Amino acid sequence: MLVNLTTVAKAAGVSVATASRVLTQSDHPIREETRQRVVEIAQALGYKPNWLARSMRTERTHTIGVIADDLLSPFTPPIIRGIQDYLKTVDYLGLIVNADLDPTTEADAIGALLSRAVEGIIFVESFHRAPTAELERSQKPYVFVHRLFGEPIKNSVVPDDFAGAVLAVEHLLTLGHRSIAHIAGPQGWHSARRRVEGYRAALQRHNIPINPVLMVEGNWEFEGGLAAMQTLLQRHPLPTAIFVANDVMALAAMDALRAAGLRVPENMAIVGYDNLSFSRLFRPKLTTVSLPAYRIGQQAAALLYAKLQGDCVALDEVRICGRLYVRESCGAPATMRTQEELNIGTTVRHLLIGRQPANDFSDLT
Amino acid sequence: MLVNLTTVAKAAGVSVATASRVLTQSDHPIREETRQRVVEIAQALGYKPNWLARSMRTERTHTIGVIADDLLSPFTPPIIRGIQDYLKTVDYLGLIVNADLDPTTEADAIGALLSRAVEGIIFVESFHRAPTAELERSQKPYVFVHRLFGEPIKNSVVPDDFAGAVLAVEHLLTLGHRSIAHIAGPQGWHSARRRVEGYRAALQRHNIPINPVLMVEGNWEFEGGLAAMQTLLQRHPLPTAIFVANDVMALAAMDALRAAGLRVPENMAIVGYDNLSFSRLFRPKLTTVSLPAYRIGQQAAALLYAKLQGDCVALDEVRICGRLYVRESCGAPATMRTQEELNIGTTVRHLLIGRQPANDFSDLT
DNA sequence: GTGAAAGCGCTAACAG
DNA sequence: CTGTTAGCGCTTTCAC
Repeated sequence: MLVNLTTVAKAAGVSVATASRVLTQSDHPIREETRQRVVEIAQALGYKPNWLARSMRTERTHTIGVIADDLLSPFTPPIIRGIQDYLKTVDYLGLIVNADLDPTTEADAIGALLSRAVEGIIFVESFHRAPTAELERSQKPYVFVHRLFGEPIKNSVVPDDFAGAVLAVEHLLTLGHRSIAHIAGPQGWHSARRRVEGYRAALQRHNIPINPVLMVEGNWEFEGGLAAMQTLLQRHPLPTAIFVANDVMALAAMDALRAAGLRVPENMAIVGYDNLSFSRLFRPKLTTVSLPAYRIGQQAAALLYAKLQGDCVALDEVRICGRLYVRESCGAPATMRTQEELNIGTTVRHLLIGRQPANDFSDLT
Repeated sequence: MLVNLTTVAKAAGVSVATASRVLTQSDHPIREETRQRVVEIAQALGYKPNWLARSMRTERTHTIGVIADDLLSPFTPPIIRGIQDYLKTVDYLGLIVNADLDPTTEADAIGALLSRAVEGIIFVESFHRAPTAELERSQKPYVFVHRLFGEPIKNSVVPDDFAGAVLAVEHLLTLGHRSIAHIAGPQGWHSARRRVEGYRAALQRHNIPINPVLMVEGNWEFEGGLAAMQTLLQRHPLPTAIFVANDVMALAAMDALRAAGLRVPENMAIVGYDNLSFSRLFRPKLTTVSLPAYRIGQQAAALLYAKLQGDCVALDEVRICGRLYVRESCGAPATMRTQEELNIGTTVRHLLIGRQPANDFSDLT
C-alpha cells in the first residue's frame, strides 16, 4: 500500500501539482490554509517522496559517490565518517565503493556511480591523480582526499604534513632537546618528504644545524622502524630525541630502544605521527601529531558540496593541520599533557563555517 | 548531449522497445542481425542506461543499504569490505550510512535509504534488535550483522564466540597448560558470555575443574585489563596461562605482567581474541583468535542477496568461526606458528559457494 | 492560487 | 520478430 503524491493530493482534495508545491517547499504562492491541510495529511499518511521519481525530474539525486582506494587503511574510516557527517548536515548520502588500489576497478566504480546519477565524486586516499575520461565527460565535480603521491593539485584536501612535523619538532625543542634525530618515511611518498622538510625547517628556525647522520629512512612498517633505530643506535653521541615519521615505526623504535637497555622517555624522547588508536595503548603512551582524517573528510565533503551549489570554489590544495597530542614518550611535564592544541600552520576552516557537525572527532586518527 | 534509448533506437533504425530488449539482455526473441546492430550503435554512441529511469520501472535498484552503528569500530570496516566485495560479484552497490549508536539517527537512516529505494538493508554491529515499523511496512528484507546484545535471532550473522574461545583454550591445553585463567569481557555482552562458555567447555572436555578464582571480569578496555591482571597476580599459585577475552586487555595484561617482573611467554602464556591489527605489532607478538569480520560481512551480503532472489532462506543465526593465529605469546614451537587453521565449530560456508570473491581477507581483524 | 497536462528515460503489455 | 503505447511518481510549464 504505497502512499504517493496522488494519494496525498486526493486525500487533501487538491491536485498533485499543489501537493507537490507544498511538499517541496517551492516558492510558488499557496494559500496558507491549503498548505496546512496538505502538510497534515501527508504527515498522517506517512508520505515519503520517491527519490527516484523526483531525481529523474530534478536531476538532483542528493547522493554523492565516494571511491576509497583502501577501505582497510586506518585513515579511510575516519575520513569517510567526516564526509558522511558533513553530508548529513546538507541532507545528502554517500555511495561508497572500494577501488582496491586498482585503476581498472576504480574506472568501473566511476562508471557504476555515474550511471547511478551521483552528483559528484570524492576520491579517498587515491593513488591516481587524473580522473577517467568518462568522469571528465560527465562534467560532474570531484575532489581528491589525502592524495598520496605527487605535487599539489586543485580540488584536493590533504593533511598538512609540513606543519605537523614542525609541531612535533618544536615540542622537542621546547623540552630542551638540541640533538634530534628523524626516522623518515620512504622518500617516494609526498607526505614523507613534507615531514622531513618540516623537521629541517623547525631546526633551522632555532639555528640548529642539520646533521645528516641523524636522519634515517624507514619504510612506514615495524621492521623498517626497527632497522632505522638500530642504525641510529650506532651514532656517537646518541641523539636525545627522535621525531619518527609515523606511529608504527615509533613503536618499533621504542622496542629497539628497550632491547638496547635504554628507557623512554628518560634516555630518549620519542614523538610519533598519525595518532593511530593504538598509540594510546602502549606504555609509555606515545606523544604524537594527529593526521586529522575526520576533519579532512569533512572539508572534502564541504568542498564538493560548495561546487555542487555552483559556488565557484577555485581553491588550490587545501591543507589541514593536525594537533600535537602530548602524552608520555617525551617526558613532558604533566601540565603540558593537558594542553590540547598548538596551532601552527595553514589550517583552513572557513568552508565549514556554520556547518560544524555536532560530533567532535576532530582529530580522530 | 545525452544519449538515451531513443537516440540509440533512432540511430539503429529500430523502436525503443527493440533497443531496450537488446540492451537488457531480455529473453525476448530478437533477430541476430538486429541485436548486433543495436549493440554496436549503443557501444559507438557510448550509451549508458539511466538507472533512475530503469529502477523506477523495475523496482530494482541494484543497491542495498548498510547501516553501521559505528563506522569507527575496528570491526566495521572489514565487515563493510566483505559486504562490498560480495555485492560486487552480483553487481550491486552498497549505500552506507552511519547510525551513531543512536536509535533516532538509525530510524532516519532507514527512512533515507528506503526513500532511495534500496532493495534491502544490512545492519552492522547493531545494538538494536528490532527494525522500525517503517522498515517492517516496506517489506524489504534485512539482515543483522554482529549483533552485540541479546539472544540468537533469525536473519543475523555473528561471530562464533563459543568456538573461538574453545580454539584458544585448546591451544593452551595442547601446550601442556593445566592452570588456565580467563580475563572475561563485561558479562552484559553476549559475546563475552559466549567466550566464557567456550572457556569452560574446553576445560571440561579435558576434565579440568573450573576454578572460579581464576576468572576475572574486565571491561574490554586497557585499564580494565590492567586491573583484572592485578587481581590475578594475587592468586597463589599463579596460573600458567591466561585466555584474555580481547586483544586490548591482553595487551594490558602483558604490560602488568612485565611491571611485575614476569616474562611472556616464559612465565605466563597469553592468548587474546579479535586479531586486531596491532596484535602483530607488540613484542612478543600476540597469539590470538580472529574475529572474522570480513567473512561475516560476506555472509551477510550473501544472505541478503539470497533473500532478494526470493530464495526462501530460513536460517537461524549464522555463526562464523574465527581462526587461531599462533604467534609468540604462548611460547608455541615454531612449527605450530605456521599452522594456519584449526577448524572447530560451526562455520557456515555454503552460502558463498561458487561466489568466493578473489580477495583473501578471510580473517581480517 | 490552483489545476490539467506534458514528459523525464525506461520497461512491459499488447498488437500485429 | 518488431512496433505502439501506457505508465512508474514526480515536477513544472501553461492555462484558468
